[in-house]
Amino acid sequence: MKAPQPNRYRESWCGSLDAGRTGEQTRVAGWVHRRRDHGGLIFIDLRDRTGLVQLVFHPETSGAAFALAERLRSEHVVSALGTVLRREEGNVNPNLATGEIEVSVTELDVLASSETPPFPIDEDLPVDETTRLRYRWLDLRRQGMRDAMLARTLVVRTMREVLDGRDFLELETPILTRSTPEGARDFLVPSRMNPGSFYALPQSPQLFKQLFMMAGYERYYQIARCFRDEDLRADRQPEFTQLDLEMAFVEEDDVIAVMEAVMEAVFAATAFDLPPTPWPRMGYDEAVGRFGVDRPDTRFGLEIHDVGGLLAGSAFKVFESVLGGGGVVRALNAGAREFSRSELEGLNDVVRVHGAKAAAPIYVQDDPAQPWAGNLAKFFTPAQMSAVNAELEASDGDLLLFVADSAKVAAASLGGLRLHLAERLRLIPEGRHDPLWITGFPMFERDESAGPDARWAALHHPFTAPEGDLGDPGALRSRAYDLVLDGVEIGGGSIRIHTPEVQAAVFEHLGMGPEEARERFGFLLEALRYGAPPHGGIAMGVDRIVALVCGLDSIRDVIAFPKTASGSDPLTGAPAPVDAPQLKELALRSLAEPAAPQ
RNA sequence: GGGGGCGUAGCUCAGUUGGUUAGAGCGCCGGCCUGUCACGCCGGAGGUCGCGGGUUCGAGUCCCGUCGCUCCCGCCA
Repeated sequence: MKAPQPNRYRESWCGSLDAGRTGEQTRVAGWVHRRRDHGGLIFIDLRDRTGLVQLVFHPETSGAAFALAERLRSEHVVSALGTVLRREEGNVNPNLATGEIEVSVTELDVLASSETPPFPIDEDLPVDETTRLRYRWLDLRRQGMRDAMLARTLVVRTMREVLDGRDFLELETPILTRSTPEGARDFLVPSRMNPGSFYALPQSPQLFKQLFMMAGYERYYQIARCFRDEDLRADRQPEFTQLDLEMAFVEEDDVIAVMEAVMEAVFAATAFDLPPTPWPRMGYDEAVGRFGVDRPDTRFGLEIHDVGGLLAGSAFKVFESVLGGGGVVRALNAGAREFSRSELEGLNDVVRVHGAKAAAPIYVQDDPAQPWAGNLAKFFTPAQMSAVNAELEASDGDLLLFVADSAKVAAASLGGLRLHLAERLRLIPEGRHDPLWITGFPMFERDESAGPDARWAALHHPFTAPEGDLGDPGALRSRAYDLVLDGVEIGGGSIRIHTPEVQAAVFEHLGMGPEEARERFGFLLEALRYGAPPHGGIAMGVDRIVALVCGLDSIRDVIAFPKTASGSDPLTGAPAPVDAPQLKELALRSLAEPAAPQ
């Protein structure tokens, strides 16, 4: 950090002092991190944003400051004037960046005292998350949160630098906007001046950034706050931040190239080691087939294989009825693992979460006449078993796990099982990171269980450009792309529809008649009639990216003031009931009893 | 909406088969201490065992309900 502008409180950052400053008189300011009182000699570790420095108080040289130092406690705020002294041999602390020196204090100003903090600030041990959020300003003082906030700044700053260098305009879009159901539930804001009407908080700036393209601004980006009123997860908050960008006159490769440049710089800036660009791409079908999910973690094997064809016609009724009913039989090779009966039973629980009934285990043995051990072996011919062993590259002692179900359930189940096993067996190589673009998504999907006439739903969003025969929605692909890093979806985007005809056709497939389309998206359809350039863009999840580069599992740890899993904020008490007059002014009436205070 | 885990001192946790006065480390308070850096030594305070109900001679422990936190499924383009 640059040296601070000297003033009455501070001339130097704590963390900036080193042996080169020996003999200098300087002033530092910050919080009492730790105190070591030896009676006739007091040490204070003083902390500011840049780090720690040891202050030492001698009765002879410190005088009045020594007396003040005796009263210092954790988190008191002080400004100290003193001399930078090189520590004697043997007193050097190699664990401290400033451990070669200390500041011998001659003058001390106690600027503020502090109550005893409810949890330790001077160590980064786990503390109950509600308590941390209740006292978030103290939690943010701790090293882990400070590191995360610095990483966050670095990530966003780097994004801006790269995009500014490529002539992007940084433009804002409204927070109070119109509900445009794109999938997620909207947060609504009642309009006082229009009783009964509501604004919606944006789920993304999607339509506005497309309008920027139609306005001819060519290249737009924004560090955008987005809102979705859905249930929370470790990687999902009701409000989150994304790098949102859009470009005119581009195709997939153009957007991907820009984002690779941005992300390569972001990861370099945060010392997160990734393979060089261009990053690999994989089709959606392949990802779901081999890994069970559309955001595969490719850092380890345990790939999924379809073995239904190899096992068809067996005497095993379970598999036969699934295959006969249009389902699949898929398997993965867990390798040579000794699992106990109860451990294997535990694997069933893993797949049941995703709707499968069980993960059938088979142990491979080195016997051509009987390639599988166990009680399932009797249902299959040696040829079938050998063929499956070959498909899964299985050898003596390997554990094979089978799931027979609908394609969707089998993929999700084995995908989940794969991640479970990788974590449990520690299969993910330390320090390896795999970026991967996923392309070739289906344009639409529908709930097959709801019958053949079920309505189509957009897999991405309804403004994504389709590829293929518009008359055959089931076979249509979208020109969308997601960026996956280590099994985490960190961003996604697409080439957009830029003609009113195609947009109308897509709305129709979604069951939206011309009337409804005009009501909800009339301004977009109209804008498309006034010369819309081909365009596309992408949005990257800033919170997830920061969590990844910090090695954290929860985005709450990289958001300064996040919500709990129930969407509340223990710090402010939000959300909270409002007064009747406030409701009345908004022409609202509450049907719910306000939650009783705890 | 559903499933799992957790809730005991300010913090992190232990608490046996239901049994007498609920413990530890850290922190906090007081005293001592001139080279510590997780300072040390001596002493002390600190508890609605989340909340409510039930079973029992007796509940931190068992049962029911409820609240909160957390992870996951659904949901989230």
